[in-house]
Amino acid sequence: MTSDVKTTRSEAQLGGSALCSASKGRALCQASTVLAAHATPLRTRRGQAVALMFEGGETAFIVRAGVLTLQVTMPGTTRQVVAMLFQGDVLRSSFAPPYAEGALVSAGTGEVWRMRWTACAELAAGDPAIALYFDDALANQMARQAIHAAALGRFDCEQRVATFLIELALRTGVSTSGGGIVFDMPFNRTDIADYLGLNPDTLSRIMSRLRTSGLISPSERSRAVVSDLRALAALSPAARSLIEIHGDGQGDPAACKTL
Amino acid sequence: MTSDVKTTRSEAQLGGSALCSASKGRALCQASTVLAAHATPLRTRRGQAVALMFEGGETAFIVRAGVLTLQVTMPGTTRQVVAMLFQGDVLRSSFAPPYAEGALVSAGTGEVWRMRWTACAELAAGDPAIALYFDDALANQMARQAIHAAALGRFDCEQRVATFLIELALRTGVSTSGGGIVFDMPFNRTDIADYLGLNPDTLSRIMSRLRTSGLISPSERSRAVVSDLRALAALSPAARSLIEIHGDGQGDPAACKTL
DNA sequence: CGCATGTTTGAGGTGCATCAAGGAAGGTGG
DNA sequence: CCACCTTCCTTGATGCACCTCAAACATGCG
Repeated sequence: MTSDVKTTRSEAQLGGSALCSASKGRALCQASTVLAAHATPLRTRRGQAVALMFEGGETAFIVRAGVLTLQVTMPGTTRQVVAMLFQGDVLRSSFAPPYAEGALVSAGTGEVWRMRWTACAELAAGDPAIALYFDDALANQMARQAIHAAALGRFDCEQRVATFLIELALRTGVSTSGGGIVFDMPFNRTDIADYLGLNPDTLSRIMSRLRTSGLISPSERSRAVVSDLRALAALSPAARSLIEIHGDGQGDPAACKTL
Repeated sequence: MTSDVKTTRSEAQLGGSALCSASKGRALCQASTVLAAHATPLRTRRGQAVALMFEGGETAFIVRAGVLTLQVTMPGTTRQVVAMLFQGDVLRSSFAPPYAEGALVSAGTGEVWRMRWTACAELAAGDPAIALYFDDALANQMARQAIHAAALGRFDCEQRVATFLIELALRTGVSTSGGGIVFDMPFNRTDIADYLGLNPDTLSRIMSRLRTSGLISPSERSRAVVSDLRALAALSPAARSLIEIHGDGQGDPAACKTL
């Protein structure tokens, strides 16, 4: 069983989709067979919105693959992408504030498990491994929310962009032969800007600047290449935190070795 | 039992310290006697930092009275107050991101229950009421984090200040005879600025503007008076969300009646 | 009183948003 | 195959919201 897990994990890495931290990954594995039996798997595509409420009740979602975003639009303002959700992350309907046009949107292709919240709570009550999985997933998400808040409140635009690129690179990147990191970019310019609290035009300018200074490589649409992670990390005050949270020694080895 | 809870709640209101939502309040009441037996109560004072780690292990905190803040300082940046924690809120050490100088600081006088996280998890595993309490507290906090992110990312400075004042007024305010709302202001100018991602000077200017336009009243230090909540709510895109989350029909009646 | 701490307010600078024009990539129909 | 459209990205010019700095003003305390 344990060796099974390890195999799965390294396969996932080779495939370019890093799993969560070791402890989290293990808890998820124990929990996943039980959860799978009670959840409805949903396949999602780029831009697809997943209804937060299901059958009129509180609903729980578990991200299985891909990247999803939780977005919120307060009346009279533009959209804010509140969080990026990766594999293993958990979302309850009530995480979206009321009267705020909350939406769960798939960034690229992905898979989500959906179940009633009450069913989720019962499973957690009956199985400590599941409860632990949920608790740890939420703690991890809370810490990421804290980083995001610090970025929105205190980082200048370049720092924000660097932070975002590092986050995606650590989570979904694979190292290239040239020492860089490649990853799918499931967001368009506007999505990123809404995540970072920036203007799309400003974002574009910063990306150009990073490109000319060689930190990222010009790349085809929907694919990004970080050519100098170390230099990028030097730009982001949150770099060490992100490496600890996302990389955690489990991500692509090159990504961590570089630093 | 139910009437007991009600009595306690209205007493707390008269005392100026609103409890959480009805369901949360009830779950907390059932859970509190059990939790109390396993937690160490800490009395905190203005500006006091509470160590996030206790005996070297993951720790859980439950806010019993007062307001606390979770703050984060990423290397090379200024402090960001990531969240305000009110009565009933729950915090785990791991909610603070690593390498970010996380700190739990009491804003005014308060009380916190502290216990080992493992003990907390065991109690939740053994008692569905406690598990429900934790789950709901965290869901509520997540929703507030979403609002905070939207404010930091998308509100202009006046909207942020209005949002902050409404949040505190709904949580800790008592209505005055003049139709206003009074509440303790346990934060100084810098604290508020760091919560809202603003410059203290800018904040001061906005407060002056709100004062001259009559939305808030000049008041002695460490006490604030919102004289026109409706007008303040009109300034904040998050007003309705906050009323639903914080006021919830349970706060000061005047506060909700006004809207 | 004199000092420490915190707030207000003015003058000036800047980082980012806004607006607008142009370009690249992909899709569609002739 | 090319013209044409749509969508998305880039980049320049300009202005404003907010930051920064500094001086004056309160407030509390030994």
